[in-house]
Amino acid sequence: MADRAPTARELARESVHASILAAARARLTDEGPTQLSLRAVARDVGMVSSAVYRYFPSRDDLLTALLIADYDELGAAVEAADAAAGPRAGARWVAVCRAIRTWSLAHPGDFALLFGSPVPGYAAPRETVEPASRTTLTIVRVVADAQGASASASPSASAGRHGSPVPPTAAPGVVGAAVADGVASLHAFGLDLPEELLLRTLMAWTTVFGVISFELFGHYVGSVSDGAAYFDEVIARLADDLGFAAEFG
Amino acid sequence: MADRAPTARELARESVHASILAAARARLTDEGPTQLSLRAVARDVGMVSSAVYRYFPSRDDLLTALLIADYDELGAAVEAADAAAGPRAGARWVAVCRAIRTWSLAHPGDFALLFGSPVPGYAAPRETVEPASRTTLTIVRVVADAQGASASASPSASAGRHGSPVPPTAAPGVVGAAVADGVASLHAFGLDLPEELLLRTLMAWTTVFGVISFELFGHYVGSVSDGAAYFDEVIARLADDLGFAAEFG
DNA sequence: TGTACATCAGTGAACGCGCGTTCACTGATGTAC
DNA sequence: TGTACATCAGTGAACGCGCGTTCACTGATGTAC
Repeated sequence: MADRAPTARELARESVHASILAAARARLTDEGPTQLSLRAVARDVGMVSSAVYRYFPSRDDLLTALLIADYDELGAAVEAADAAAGPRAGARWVAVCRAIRTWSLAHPGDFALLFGSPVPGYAAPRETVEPASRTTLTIVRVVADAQGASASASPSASAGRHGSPVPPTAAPGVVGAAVADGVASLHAFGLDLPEELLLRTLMAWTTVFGVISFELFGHYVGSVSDGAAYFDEVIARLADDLGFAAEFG
Repeated sequence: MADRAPTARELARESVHASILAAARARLTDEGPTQLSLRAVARDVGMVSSAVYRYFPSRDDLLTALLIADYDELGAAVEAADAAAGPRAGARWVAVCRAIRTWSLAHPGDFALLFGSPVPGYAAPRETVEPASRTTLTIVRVVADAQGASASASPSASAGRHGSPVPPTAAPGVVGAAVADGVASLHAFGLDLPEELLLRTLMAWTTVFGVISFELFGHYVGSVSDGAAYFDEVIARLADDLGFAAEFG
């Protein structure tokens, strides 16, 4: 039970494992997931292709490891940006969104793996769900905190449209059904949002990644001149729709 | 110069060309673009693989043909939905958005080609730009018409936030720079939108496809219980943000 | 209307490629006595 | 501390696969006289 000092073999194993992952990530980042081949990774790391099987039982397992590593890296970047942004929700929102975009532009192939078309023949296993939620939860926390702040600061006025009990256009009573799973998920994390705000948060989350996706995949050619400026404009309005004001540092 | 009656050869050629495209589309729809192989298409259509080269000089040209066919089919579906929705902008908006979702869910592989990760090694040529714009232009037209209607019906009140001259949060004067290309593009089509509304239209367009993308690619698992209901909630709020009310038929 | 030649759709074999994965092997590292 | 055996990382060859593309060919369709 006493954890013995790691043997040389164990140390070597860990280091080679890390090298393979690193080489795979480097390829993934500028090639995209469908192009990623075990053999190429083995070549990069200076081994024969069959040796990789000592570390990953199949290509799919390599992909899973990359998926988890990427979700974790993105999640960590987003959490760090949040933490560094100070207490004000508007500033945190901007920091978080910008961190997502910055990471994504720097890692287009990884972005394609996480948010692009599914890789043919590959289905992500359950283990990827939890790291994937780090980013999403950070967004939710910012929104929840913003709501808490504005609710305690000025109970009725200035809380935005979400202060009003009735949603603007939607058929009444249906929102909850559409996002029932989301409500349950939030509760599981000890969080809570009014249904209308939860819906708006899902929308904002989707829009942030949608904008990055369109930017990366070339759909804004001819429409958007300055991706960074446009992104800031977008997240300013998303904050607005969420009932608080974005603050750019 | 007189267009002679088409020869049997020409008729046959056209029909085989169409068969190949149809077979390719069938494969694309449920396999996705990276899986699409010339040889498989040839097999489906009952020819030897080299024969396909009489019709498409390379796999890339096949992809381009599919891209154009798909953009056109989506565009046509959207335009038809718009035309069938009557004159009211709120109803047209709902019809258009739902048509996009319906087509996308029915054609996941095609959706991945049009809006998913880029196909490795393939770059879409210019000819795809124009068919791609059919859908986008339809959206813009609905928004423009909605604005025209509300502007003439009730000049100052009830026009939504976009009636006010100053955008809510954004740094002043920067919007135009971010979407300058979009303004120019609109003018080229004889359309015009206030900058703020153009930005909101780009956002809404992005969100519609972002939502479908997240739904198709599995990112809503655990958050959204009913994709169709959620989509309707989303487009209701997008209409709201665009200054008019969605009308569900 | 009939013949001679040109065009072109489709065939079948072949090219070279890179892939994921398996397997028997070797040599180094670790363990038990 | 030294020896005998077990473990396991990495090798190299091989498997079967499907791919995009080329090329010389055949036979049918079209055209010019």
